[in-house]
Amino acid sequence: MLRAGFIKRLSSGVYTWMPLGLKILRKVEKVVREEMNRIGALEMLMPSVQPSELWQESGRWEFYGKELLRIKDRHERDFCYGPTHEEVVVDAVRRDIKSYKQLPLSVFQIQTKFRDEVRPRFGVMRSREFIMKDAYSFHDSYESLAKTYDDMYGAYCKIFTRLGLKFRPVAADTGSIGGTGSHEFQVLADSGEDIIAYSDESSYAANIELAESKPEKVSRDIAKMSLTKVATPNEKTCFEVAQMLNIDLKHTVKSLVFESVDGSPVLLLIRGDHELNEIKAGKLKELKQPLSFSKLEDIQASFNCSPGFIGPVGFNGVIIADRDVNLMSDFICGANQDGYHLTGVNFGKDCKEPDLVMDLRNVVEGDYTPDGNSQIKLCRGIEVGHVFQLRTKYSIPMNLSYLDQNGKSQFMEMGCYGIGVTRIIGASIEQNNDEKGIVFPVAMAPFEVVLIPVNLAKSELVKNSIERLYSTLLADNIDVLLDDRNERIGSLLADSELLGIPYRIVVGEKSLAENKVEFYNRKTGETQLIDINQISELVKNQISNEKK
RNA sequence: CGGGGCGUAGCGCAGUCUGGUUAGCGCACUUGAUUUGGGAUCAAGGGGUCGUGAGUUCGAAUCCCACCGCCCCGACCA
Repeated sequence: MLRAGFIKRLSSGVYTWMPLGLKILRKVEKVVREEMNRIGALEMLMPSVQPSELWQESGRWEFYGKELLRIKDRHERDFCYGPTHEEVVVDAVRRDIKSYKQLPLSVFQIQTKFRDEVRPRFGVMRSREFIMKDAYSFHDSYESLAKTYDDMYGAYCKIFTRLGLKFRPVAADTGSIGGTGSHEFQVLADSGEDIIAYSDESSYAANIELAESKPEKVSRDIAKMSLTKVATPNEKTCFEVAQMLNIDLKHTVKSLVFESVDGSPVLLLIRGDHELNEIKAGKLKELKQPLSFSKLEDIQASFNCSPGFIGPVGFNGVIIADRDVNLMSDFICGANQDGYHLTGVNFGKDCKEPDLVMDLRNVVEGDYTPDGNSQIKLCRGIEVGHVFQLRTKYSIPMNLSYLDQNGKSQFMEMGCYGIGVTRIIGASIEQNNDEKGIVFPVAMAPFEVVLIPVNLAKSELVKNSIERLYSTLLADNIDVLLDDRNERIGSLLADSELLGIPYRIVVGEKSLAENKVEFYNRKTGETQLIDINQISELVKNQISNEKK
């Protein structure tokens, strides 16, 4: 994008949108706006600078953390640059909407947000300042919310389809926005930062943060082995221990120590070949939030050994086991003594039963979907949209209420729905490019057609023909660019390909001799000679075909 | 927050280790000429607080210290 001159970096994670980039941005906005209008959402515009009082009300002034850019005005009053607008929209709506007769209501805006990311990267994909379409809906019942949620879901599918993206809606965690139900719209791309668990055989799809699998077994096998201590002087990880003992990683258990609310250590047990899912662990009320691993000294103090040799045997604190670990028998774990591990360990016999058993791990490829009918595959994705059922998460603390038919005050049900407008552009380029540059779909391209003259300066014929053609195309409402820069033909052609303009018309004396021009399709790479009088019609048809 | 790297012309870099005349190179830019169906060639020219500040020195882009900015990796999975 930088190379094509769409954006310029001003500061870490902050970009200027140059004229061509802005044209793309506006096209994306147009599609989003049209689909929002179609489902009856009303456009509004909220301020980007927001007073801290509202955020105190919702409780997010403390909760949101460092991503919230906080600023002070000249009177030393606290403000923030809006990372999202639940607080503001609730405030606007609660002043106006008093009766069930005014519900449901959906509003949206397309506006700049700021999130002070720890580490912005991938240009516009994870920037600190970005443009987002955020919509909010208000209801007098869950049924009404569910209906709007479905409408939004449908509108999102339409938007991403119209923009030519290969995407997948997936079940998702609600993160810092909060609420009950939620789907993400993920654009499939290897460079994506999210991992999606999905199945080819069923409609199952979920973000790995949330994805659950069906446990492999239903009950624990009978213990056959007895507890044995083995020396593992240099083997700290499960992988190293398994390798040394020449056994499957599946028979090892790794022990992770976390701080609990009162500061005492809590032991989490995960099978050696699995990974802890921090989102799932983060929901454990036994653990201190945000999640923090115990410090080295604390581990030394409570286990009398260094990390790498920890295990549940002899530990009296809280033990939380992953479902799969709970069903293991004769497993291998640390001996709580430096340089030793234990084999043939069994719950109930060698150590106490876990205090709590739950799903704590990331799903892996080959796991079964929760219904057990199909196998899970993993792929990477870029989150471009997210819809939430907020329910009363904000209405209650911020006292957003209406009078129902009986004149009684009730809290509103809320939904919120976001699309990363700027991120969509990055994601699209990620998905549609080749060695020559970008291949934009018509709906997003900065121009639909580019006109390139051969030897404009020298040839009156070319000059007259191309200018006439340019006017014709404009008159036909085609978004056309006449590239009349005094560059060599090679640069003009190469640039048009780099920019990803879907169609190109080359006008030169050679073909004009037969009254024809060259028509080139960026996506297919096909070139054909077309009569100059028919070209406008052809372009119009091509464009409306692609837009469908 | 931890680790690493970078900061020299509009952009990309060399020079820094080993201090020493006038700080170079490529691209871009300006002027002129020749060129013009796939990123031209020749000639002439302009452009620098060497990130900032303080220090060592006869002398600092170069050595020392502090600060600022940016990029990359990591942030505890034992």
